[in-house]
Amino acid sequence: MAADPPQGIGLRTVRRRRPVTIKDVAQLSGVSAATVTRALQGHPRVLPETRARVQDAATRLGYRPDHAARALVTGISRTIGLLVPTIRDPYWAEVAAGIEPRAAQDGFAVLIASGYGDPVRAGETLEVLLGNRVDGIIVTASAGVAEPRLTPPMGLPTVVVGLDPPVGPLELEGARLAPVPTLLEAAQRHREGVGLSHVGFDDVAAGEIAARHLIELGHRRIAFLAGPATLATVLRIAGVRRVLESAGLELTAVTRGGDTFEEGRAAGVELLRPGHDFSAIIAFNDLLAAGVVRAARTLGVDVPGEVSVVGFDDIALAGLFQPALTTVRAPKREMGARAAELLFEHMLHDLDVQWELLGGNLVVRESTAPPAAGA
Amino acid sequence: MAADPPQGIGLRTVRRRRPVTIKDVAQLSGVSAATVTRALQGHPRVLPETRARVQDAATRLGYRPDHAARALVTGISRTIGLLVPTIRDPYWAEVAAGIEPRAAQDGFAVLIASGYGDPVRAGETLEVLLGNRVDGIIVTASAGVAEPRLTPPMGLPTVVVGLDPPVGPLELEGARLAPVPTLLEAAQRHREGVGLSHVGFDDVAAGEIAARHLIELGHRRIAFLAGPATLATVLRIAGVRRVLESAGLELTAVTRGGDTFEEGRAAGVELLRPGHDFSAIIAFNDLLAAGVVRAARTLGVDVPGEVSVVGFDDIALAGLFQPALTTVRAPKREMGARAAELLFEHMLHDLDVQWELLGGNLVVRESTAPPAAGA
DNA sequence: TTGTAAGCGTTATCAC
DNA sequence: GTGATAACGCTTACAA
Repeated sequence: MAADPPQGIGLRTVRRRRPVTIKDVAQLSGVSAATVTRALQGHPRVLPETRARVQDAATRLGYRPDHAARALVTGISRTIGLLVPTIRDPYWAEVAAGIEPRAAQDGFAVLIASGYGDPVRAGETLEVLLGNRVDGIIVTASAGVAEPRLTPPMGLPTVVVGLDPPVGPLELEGARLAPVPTLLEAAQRHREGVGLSHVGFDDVAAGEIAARHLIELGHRRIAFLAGPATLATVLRIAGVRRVLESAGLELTAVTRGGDTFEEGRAAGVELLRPGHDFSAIIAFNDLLAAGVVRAARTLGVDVPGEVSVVGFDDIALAGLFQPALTTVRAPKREMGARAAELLFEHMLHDLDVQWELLGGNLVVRESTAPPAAGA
Repeated sequence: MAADPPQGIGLRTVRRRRPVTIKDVAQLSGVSAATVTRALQGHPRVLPETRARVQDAATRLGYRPDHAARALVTGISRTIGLLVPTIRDPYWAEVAAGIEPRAAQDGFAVLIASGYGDPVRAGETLEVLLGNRVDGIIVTASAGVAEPRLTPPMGLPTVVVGLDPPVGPLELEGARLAPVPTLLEAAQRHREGVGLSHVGFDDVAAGEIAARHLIELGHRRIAFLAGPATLATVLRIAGVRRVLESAGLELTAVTRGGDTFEEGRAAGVELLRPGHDFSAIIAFNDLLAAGVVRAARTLGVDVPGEVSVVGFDDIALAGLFQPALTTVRAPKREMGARAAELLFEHMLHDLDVQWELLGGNLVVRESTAPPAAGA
């Protein structure tokens, strides 16, 4: 917490530097250091001629303002921290890809720290971010990994992207049967508990989109393959059920899945054994959906002929899989960009806590079709 | 180059901070600031009792050393910069995932900057890195994007990962026919031109591995689907040819591909039209290989029954594709970790420029098999 | 073993 | 419009 942890490389061992400073520029251009700053920063009250002379000198010397010195006096590091569970997950990589350009646009650098899927390590890397005096933090919270450690940065502008807190097994089991409004209330409670601004994917709307697509195709018996025991699963189920119920239908089944291809495949084998009574499956995400499709193929069940399958996210795989996956696309880049924007707003004005949910859009490919005649 | 570019958010608009400083800790523990530093840094000559008191005070106050201030006086930022073409590419994400933990291990943070696939933008983000006074830089150089801008950071320890400079069309065309030693010499020339330490994938060895696998299966007529016009393509071809030639064989064909699934598919359609005279294809990477397989399927050509296909890299898709792709895995994480290690060595001692090539390993899956009887 | 003081490179506050 | 000068928070000779 307080001191630096023991570290492999001692401070004094690293090579020092001796770069061009503002004084060198001042000397060469024959003005004071103060004037150099003003000239370079575009301060209004400098003679155009002086400014030109200073800029020229700066360029000639290859002067580059020292970030650390500036940060020290201004109290602003012009750096934002990004805490991700792991950058290897293409989903978060995509979100990060949305953040970085938006930050760069305002001259902010992005310091990335990885939580390694472990709350303790996440806490440590958060410390690194804070030690670097980042001006703000964006936390990507997959499966609630980083969430419990979110309290310390308080006081520092913080935005959460894709908050997805774990839910109890009861809530997950009950998701199929509990009244939809109850589910939504539970979600609201979860969000309020965090007390931080948040940019997320509108899971409820996404569930609705998936369900509506299937109903429009003529499906009436639909199963849901749940993801991990987190809020997102509950909400997508709620969205699906909302549409189903308004069509006088109900979810035929909800099965525990997971979030990997393998788990999807295993669940698919379970789900698709002879005698199942649905014509379509909505899977929590694309990887799971792909697993189900693979299981179907192995079992000789035709997709979409006998069973339609819908996923969520629209990962790169979705379009390359065979059959290509119909899915509800999550606006990952946009979520990242919006989070950065929101963070800047927080840094500038004392903005109230805000929740923004970005909608998904249906991408129809080959894994869905009208149900078979007799179904 | 010199001054800051005009930026969206003015410095003084951002909220200031007033965190706990070393003075607060000094006051609370009744010692001087100097002693606080020493106590917290593990300096040998502090009374254990004093140290304890200081540490206690620091913890109680939630003191966190200011990175900027420390960087200013020590000249060391304890931050390394990572320049990637784009973090969205799972390949580089994986490499980054290897760098970050290795850096964290020595208490270094990683500042990520994206080149956006554009040399100019890459140059700008490099400036950001340098302005942040990073202690070292790792440049991931895909298809030579960042390479031309590599000169400026000179003087700062720099390591390149996955350098892959463009080659002239002549070199690419000639790769099939030119003597292998000539190809290897050309590669050597390219590398020497850079003058920076480098961690890479051993393309030659990888090509050999792929070719050997096919030959062991009994294939004798093999085609190569080239990637972009870069050194990696030439070297993989060289590796393949080396093995082929020592078996008294030669490459049946080399076709221009690209590096996307779509390009692979298009090339596959070209390549696989009736009358082709090979029983196996080595594609420059997995995405290309997947495209070829898809083309084969569309054309009714059985993989691996009629044609075997090998890729490189072992991206996530490779295992999920159907048939699952046989490939030569690139040790992406390891490359990242090794690059970080090498960078630290450069930062500590005045290490000579070094090239390290990490070997790949064969991952046999379903896209390769012995050639059909009559082939 | 600890304290004092100087200084890292920059910006901000005054004067002029 | 420009120049001294004093911070910013920390480390480090040098003294004590």
